[in-house]
Amino acid sequence: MARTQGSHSDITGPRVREAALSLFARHGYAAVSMRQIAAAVGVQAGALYNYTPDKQTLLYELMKAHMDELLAARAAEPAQGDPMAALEAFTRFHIRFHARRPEAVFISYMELRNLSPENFAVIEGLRKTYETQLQDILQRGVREGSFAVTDARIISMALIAMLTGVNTWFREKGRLSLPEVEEIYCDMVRKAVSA
Amino acid sequence: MARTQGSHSDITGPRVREAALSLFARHGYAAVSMRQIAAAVGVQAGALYNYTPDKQTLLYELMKAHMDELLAARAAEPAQGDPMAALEAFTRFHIRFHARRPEAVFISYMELRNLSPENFAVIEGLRKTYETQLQDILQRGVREGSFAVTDARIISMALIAMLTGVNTWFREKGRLSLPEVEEIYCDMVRKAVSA
DNA sequence: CTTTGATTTGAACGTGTGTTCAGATAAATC
DNA sequence: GATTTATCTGAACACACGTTCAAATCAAAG
Repeated sequence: MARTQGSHSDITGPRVREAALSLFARHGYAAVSMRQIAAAVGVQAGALYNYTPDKQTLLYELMKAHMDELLAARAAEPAQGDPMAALEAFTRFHIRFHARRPEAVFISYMELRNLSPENFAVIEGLRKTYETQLQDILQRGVREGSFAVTDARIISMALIAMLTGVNTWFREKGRLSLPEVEEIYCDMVRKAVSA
Repeated sequence: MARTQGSHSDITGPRVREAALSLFARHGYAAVSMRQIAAAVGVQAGALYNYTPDKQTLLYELMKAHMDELLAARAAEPAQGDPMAALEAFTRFHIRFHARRPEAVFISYMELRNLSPENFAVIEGLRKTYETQLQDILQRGVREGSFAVTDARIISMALIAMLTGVNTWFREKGRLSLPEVEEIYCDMVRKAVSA
């Protein structure tokens, strides 16, 4: 039994996923071939099949890992009593988490249509779980009288679209730092839900 | 000189564009073959080349037509003196225009990366032209003291992301009518730029 | 140093790709 | 009804696709 620890697999496996993530993000799932991914890793196309049963599963597992990370990171955040504090915490968390992994974020909502129906259902379920958390904050704020929100479901979709939109223009070494961006968006979110 | 008017071309041409629009929107540019488009039109693949020099140009012209329509429709809207009235008019226009052509909207920002560099530059320029109109409204509002906006550029991106996000969930025969949706978003936009 | 088995190669499989083009088809003009 | 010509077919081109697999490679275990 040779090579049970520190084998090439421990190196190549992650590199395959990194290459796929980067190439899928840049050119799109359908436009990237297994041979291109293999070339980026420095390996022949056949070798990829030691790390994924097929191209579809490779895409799915990238998206699944991203959503799991998102939900785990969110669950690790300290809970806030005050709805407004919770809303601000959600806003900052969302911007920060998404700004740090633009490729995974991009893939996770651009490539939804390239998932098989079963895989799509799983990812969509995780996405819904996340979005519901914002919706719950809004509903609690309405119940407690601190938010003036007519339709929590719509407003939560609007806010998430606005927040995720940061990724279309934010660059690590751009004019604004991440904390500055968070501040601007927190202001807007707070005003949008206030009376 | 036969068939100069009312020829098959007048029928087939639009049908090719419609089929391409629909298929690109549903499956993505890279995942749709010329043979699939031809089949949707009820024609052989070779016949498509009477209507487009190649697949890339077909995509480009769909996006170009959409952006031209957008700018023309926007230009046809009555100008508003008051910045807040202008902002509300922009909001309603954006939601209404985009909700009516979900496929073209979807393509026009999902398939940007599949444009050749030259074609991309053109579409990106048109997009910028449109976005600048919102930015100008915000800046005017700041100058005149009616908006409390620290960074008009960022806020305009945030608002456009929020408004375009309507297309991810809005359905013609859903719970909310378009005017109701406009109202909800107008409220939020107004509050977001107010002190 | 030999054995062992995980890892990779390189070629092959069948299928599909965008595009071209000679020839068939058919509708409007004369 | 003959002519003209825009339109379409159907086959072909060269190439790329995802995937498979026997054979080669190579690092660790004995």
